[in-house]
Amino acid sequence: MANAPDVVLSDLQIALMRVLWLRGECSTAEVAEVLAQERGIKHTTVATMLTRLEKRGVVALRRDARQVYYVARVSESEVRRSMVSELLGSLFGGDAKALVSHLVDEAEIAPGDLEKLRKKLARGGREHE
Amino acid sequence: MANAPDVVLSDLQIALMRVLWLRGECSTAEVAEVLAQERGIKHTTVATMLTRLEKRGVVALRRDARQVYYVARVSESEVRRSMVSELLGSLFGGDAKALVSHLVDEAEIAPGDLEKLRKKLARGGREHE
DNA sequence: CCTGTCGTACTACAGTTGTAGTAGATGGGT
DNA sequence: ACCCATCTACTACAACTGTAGTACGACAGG
Repeated sequence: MANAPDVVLSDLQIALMRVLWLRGECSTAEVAEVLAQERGIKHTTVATMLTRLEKRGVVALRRDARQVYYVARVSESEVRRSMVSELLGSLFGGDAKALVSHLVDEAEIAPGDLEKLRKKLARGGREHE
Repeated sequence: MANAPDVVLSDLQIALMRVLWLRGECSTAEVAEVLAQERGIKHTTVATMLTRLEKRGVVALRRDARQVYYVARVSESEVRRSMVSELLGSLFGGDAKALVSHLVDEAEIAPGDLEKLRKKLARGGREHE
């Protein structure tokens, strides 16, 4: 499936997508309302962005009556995958360990979280061995 | 120090910076040569990019004789910090654990690397407790 | 039936990025 | 003293992003 090779989105675009990811199909108005709340963005701006995302194939639209409804065509996971691997490639030489080290060093990971993390890692490790 | 609040760079920009990070001060020609090799980019393009980065304050220039030499003004760590935290904020709800989980799930972290990672985590954990 | 409201579509515009050509300055070799 | 090789600076341009106004079509209420 070569359908989502490079789904790299801007911050704002991700914010739009998150509405669709959380709520599923939404009217423009619905997305616009959230974004207006969150960032004070005008609904015409949101409409424009959604149109462009549709053109890019990132979302799909459905027309019903007068309104347009949008659904995500790429999942959050897919976006995470491409964006993380992009970051990994450009800034960490593709070395995921380096990224985790960074997180630890920068205290992005709180001490209390280390436990859960270890469990998660242990699970992953077991699955692989 | 509010000098590097948002050092978010594109892939190409990072590639340029990496030359400066690795080699220290470089002439345009030196950077251009690397980029030409790596990506077949013309040296005028590199010159343009460097000029813009200088305008943004990301690199500093020094003129000597006819040539311009550039030095990074932001470290790789700083860029990593802002870009990781940007990604974390927009795609992982600021939850670094989620990012690490993602890495494990996507097998970005090879089984063999888990050991080193655990050690690193253990060290981080001890420092905090 | 007429009009206002609602929502979409189209247009606009500045800023950034990637890409590169061209021109102008300068120093080195003959 | 001159010309060529360099190297920089300026200009260009298309695509994408963020931002939003305006115009247009249609439905609902009177």
